[in-house]
Amino acid sequence: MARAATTTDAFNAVAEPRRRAILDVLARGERPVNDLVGLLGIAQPQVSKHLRVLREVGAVDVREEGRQRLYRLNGQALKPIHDWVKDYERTWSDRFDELDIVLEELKDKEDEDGGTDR
Amino acid sequence: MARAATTTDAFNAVAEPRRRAILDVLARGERPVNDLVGLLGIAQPQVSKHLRVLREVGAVDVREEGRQRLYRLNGQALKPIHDWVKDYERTWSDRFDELDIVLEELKDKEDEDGGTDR
DNA sequence: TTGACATATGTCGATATGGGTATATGATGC
DNA sequence: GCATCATATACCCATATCGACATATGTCAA
Repeated sequence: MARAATTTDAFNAVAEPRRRAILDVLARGERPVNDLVGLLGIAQPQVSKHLRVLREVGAVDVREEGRQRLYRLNGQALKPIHDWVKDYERTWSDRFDELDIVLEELKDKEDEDGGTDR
Repeated sequence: MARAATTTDAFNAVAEPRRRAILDVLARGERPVNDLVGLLGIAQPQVSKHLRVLREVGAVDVREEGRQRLYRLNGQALKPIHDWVKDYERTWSDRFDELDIVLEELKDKEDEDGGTDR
């Protein structure tokens, strides 16, 4: 098996920095493809392809208007990423230091009397 | 050019679900490789490879102890992901609905009088 | 209808991936 | 030294990627 398709996940889709850049632009409002080409300095075909990936994972929606296609952010699709990563915030935030100590102690106690595995 | 290496980024490293699973286990404490093999049901060589990727992006640290290598989470490395994605929280959180409306109105106003592009 | 514009799709090439399996390295205990 | 345990690395394969470029589709205007 090879690496998972970029369209598998929001995680995979967003691993590409240019796709994050596209989302960052769209976060400030709906845009036609050509705006993204100009703003980001990426060739039009690649922008279209990146948008396709983002569409497939649900991170953007399209709306047709004349010959343009207006892309709009759908942040919902990024929620799984936020949900996953937010639990790690404690590891770099001082605010959680004391809580960490308490939890460490609890864990050690569990390991002592409960420990079936390991 | 091909897809960016998994070791380029925390974003790329974490796109692989098994690597997230490994981090989730390590989040609860230091573990030797074999624990991960048992807990996650992944073959030992793949676990070692995933750990290598996580090491290269700084998401885990190793400590040698006898014939074991104890891996420990370094959540710091995930901060860029959190920093990026947290700005999108507003798009799905009700708490920001009112703020969104205000900002939308502000943006519309800007577009009306400022609009140089488009 | 023709031509210009906006966007999407196809093809090619180089590359890194992840799983599987085999094997190397390295520490421990006898 | 030798067998064993713990981990890392090497190799093979099938596959999807991204960039570049060419081209198809579709809309508007004259």
